[in-house]
Amino acid sequence: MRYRFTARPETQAQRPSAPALVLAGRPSPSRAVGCGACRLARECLPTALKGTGNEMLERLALQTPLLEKGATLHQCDSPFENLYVVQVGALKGVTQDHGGSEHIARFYLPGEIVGLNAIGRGRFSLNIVALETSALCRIPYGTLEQHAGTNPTLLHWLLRRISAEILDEQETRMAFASGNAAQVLARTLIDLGQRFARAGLSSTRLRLPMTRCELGSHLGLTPETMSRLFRRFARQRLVAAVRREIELLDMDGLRRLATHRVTRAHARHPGSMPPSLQDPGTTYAASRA
Amino acid sequence: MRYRFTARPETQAQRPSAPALVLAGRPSPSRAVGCGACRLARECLPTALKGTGNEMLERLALQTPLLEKGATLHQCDSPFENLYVVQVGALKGVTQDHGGSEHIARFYLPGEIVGLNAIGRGRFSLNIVALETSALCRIPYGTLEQHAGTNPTLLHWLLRRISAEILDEQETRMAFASGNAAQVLARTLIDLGQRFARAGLSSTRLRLPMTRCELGSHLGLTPETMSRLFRRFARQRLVAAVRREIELLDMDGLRRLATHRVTRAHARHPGSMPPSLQDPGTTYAASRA
DNA sequence: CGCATATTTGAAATAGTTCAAGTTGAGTGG
DNA sequence: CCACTCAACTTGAACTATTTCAAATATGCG
Repeated sequence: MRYRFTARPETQAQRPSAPALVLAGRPSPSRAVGCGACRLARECLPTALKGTGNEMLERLALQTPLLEKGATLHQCDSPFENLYVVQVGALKGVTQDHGGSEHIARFYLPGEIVGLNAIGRGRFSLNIVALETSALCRIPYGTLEQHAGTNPTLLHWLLRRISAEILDEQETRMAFASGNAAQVLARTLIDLGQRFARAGLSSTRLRLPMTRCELGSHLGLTPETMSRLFRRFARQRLVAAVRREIELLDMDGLRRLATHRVTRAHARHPGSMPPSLQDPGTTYAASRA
Repeated sequence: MRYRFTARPETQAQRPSAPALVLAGRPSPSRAVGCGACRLARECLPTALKGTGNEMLERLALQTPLLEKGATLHQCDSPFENLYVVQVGALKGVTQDHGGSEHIARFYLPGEIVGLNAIGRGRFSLNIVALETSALCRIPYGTLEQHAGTNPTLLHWLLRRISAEILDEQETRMAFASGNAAQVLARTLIDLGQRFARAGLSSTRLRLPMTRCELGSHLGLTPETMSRLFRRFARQRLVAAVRREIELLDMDGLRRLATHRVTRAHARHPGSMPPSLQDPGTTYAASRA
């Protein structure tokens, strides 16, 4: 039993995106999300649309059929007519660089909105594919814009929401553009935690909806590097991971790693990395039975 | 005289962002932008705000004093009250990762809008600094949002404009996240050309408003790497560059370089790079006098 | 002219990729 | 329940792009 905890995979089939991390001897602390997809869907909609200040948005939202894992919500260049709010599950936005190679532009987690980047062009610019069986609700965009014209609160919410998306993209980019692979991964894990937290789930115990490979594709790293980094993080007790169930054990450590500058490319002043952040490289064996 | 063309720096003092590339024997082809900053400012405003479909936006826009090179338009976290449209010049948006290191999140070129990413938080999230003396116009955001509530055309334009910004950020991120340094730089040069073109300037003859260092900071590359890449591109006749004046000589070559996948991290199928894209490494001496 | 900032260059170090096998785990059909 | 299969993940060794370090050289500006 590696990394001193056991996986109980049978608990996950029924709960697409519940934080069903099952570390040995550590039952999920507070939030026991003991519900199926149906109940979660009902609960998540208000969460996802919270902050509108009125119920206009909820009234505009329409239920859509469940999207099966692997199913495509929209192809790249298909006309944009609706925004979608993820209620349960997760999706990926994939570009197809001509040549067959694919690159994951972003993930859509519960509470997040698919399509905000399509308003400008009037077409989707990514293939949107479900990473797991997902429940979405649909908001006809034409109607939304119309209502925004007569409802200042809704307008204000919409503009803020779209703008926030710009900031998110920008921050994601910053997270990728500086530092080494370990820093990028640390930042990404923290970010994923925060995004789950926004949806009311735990920020430190996550069930990743994507494979390591997909995460790597998003980060611009190879699967091999992802694997090595996860192992290293586990050695350093920053993260415990069994397949897609991960727990962020040492948030301070992760944050230090995420922010401390290492290379000159990203810092004018050559800083020294505290020894605590260096890979011990020796504790691995000790950490096993 | 390296790279077989001469620089005439004296032509640039009066024209902050005009494409004043002066390669020997190659006068700027069409668009002779023979005007000072003043006239450019008058000409650029309509260009920058073109597409609103009505004159509401132009009426909302207020002139602001010239921003001197190096001057800060807004600090990070200062309250957001206005959008700014760049008319002449260029700015950079800088994050300050605690620790003194700085990272350039994005550049703002003529016609582009500063502050779209601040609507959501109500505060700027970057230090906005002029790269060169710049003329901006100011659009009070509260007023804009108010007018958007009563003017569907303006509303539509605003939403599309903000959404387009998301897409831009996303595409920029994609450009950085995959491929090697040469590809990232090639993509960036093409992108800069397109952005200048949007402002009515040449897409192949540019006067970069930023230093190599700053470009490197934006791309997550060291100045040394930038220097080597520019030299290599010049050897390969992809680009001619004298300091900040650059000409994209071989757009097809650049595009091929930008899109052809090289590494497996960013492509499932191991592709072979055509010989034409490989660095000859031998023609450098020949290309000099 | 002379400083300060940018840029260039080379050599050594290193992080991450590539290649080539494994290993593990979930799903399937007997 | 078992083997079989496929995909995801892991591991190691070689390779290479990029960073780092250390100077040297331009360039712009007062």
